[in-house]
Amino acid sequence: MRIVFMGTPDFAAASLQQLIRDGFEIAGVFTQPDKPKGRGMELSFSPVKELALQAGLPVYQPEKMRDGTALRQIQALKPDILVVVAYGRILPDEILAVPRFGAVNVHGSLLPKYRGAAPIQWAVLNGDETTGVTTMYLAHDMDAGDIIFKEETAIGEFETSGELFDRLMDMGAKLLVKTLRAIDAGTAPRTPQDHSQASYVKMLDKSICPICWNQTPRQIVKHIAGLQPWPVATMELEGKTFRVFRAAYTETQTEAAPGTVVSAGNDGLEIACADGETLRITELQAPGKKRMAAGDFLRGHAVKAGTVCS
RNA sequence: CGCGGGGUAGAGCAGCUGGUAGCUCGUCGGGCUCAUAACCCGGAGGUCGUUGGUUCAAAUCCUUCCCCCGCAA
Repeated sequence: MRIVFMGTPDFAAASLQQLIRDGFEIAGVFTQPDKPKGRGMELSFSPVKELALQAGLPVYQPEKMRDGTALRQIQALKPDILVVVAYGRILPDEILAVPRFGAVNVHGSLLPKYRGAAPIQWAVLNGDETTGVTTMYLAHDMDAGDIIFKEETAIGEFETSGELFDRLMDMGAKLLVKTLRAIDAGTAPRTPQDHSQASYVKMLDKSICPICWNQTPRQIVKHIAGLQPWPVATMELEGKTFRVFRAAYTETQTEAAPGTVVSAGNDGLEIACADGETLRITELQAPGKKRMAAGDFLRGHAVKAGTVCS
């Protein structure tokens, strides 16, 4: 089975890595064009490109999907199937129609829930107990194709999006292999999604970073975990914006209004939340500094109890 | 050359209109206490990221390089 792989970030690279390791025949790899990144704006390759080059696979980086170039490149590779994982481009129907088995995709949620750009992060942000990965056939509408396999997993109480991302990335890669083998063997199931149950999630941006102290400790913990490693939860304290990385539950009750600093010491910054409960911030980052334990920060910057943050 | 912040005792910071370094925590020793993450006394611990320069004298001014961080992508 000749495969053409299309993907860009780490999540996709994990699947490609698995396919290479398991000896699948990969005719070509498509990934997003190189872009300047990071400090200094140096040109960098996508994780998928790095891996493909290392494995000696031909790499294609068409700028546009709809000018015919990509279509011709794919036709020339004569694939039996297209494997698309977080490629970052919407593929025209003509391209999906090229391989005899069509195109399959790995998605980081239990579809039809969380179609769209940031399913893993939203599962954490919403405080879901479980999530998972789904493999499906690519259809015209985004993430709406027929489902092949799903695999579920529990989300840890303090698990960050980044940590969950890593786990789902591996689960997805293994599920992809299972999916391709089943398709090859003609035994792959094909279950249409229940579109009435579909939900969509938008990409994260910095506007949702600020912590709302008028929430329960658990909601805030999930907010902090869900926004890691990017874009990271924030809080305003004494006019400065701090990034918040970790928090712990307390058993304290307080009369103080939400957002009030109840105590500040070596084990962190305890702040009032909704319903008289409190949350202890244990790891943060001040502007211009690197992330550190809240207790470490407080050694150099005294914060008085009663200070109110927003 | 995309913009900006920073590298000072184990940790976090102050000092930076030049005169060989200070604070909080930790650590070690002693004291107090029924007791303590408390309190008191005392000690150890720093080539002030690196290179060169200016100066009688630099952590403090200028310069080289390295590393870290935020924005932007």
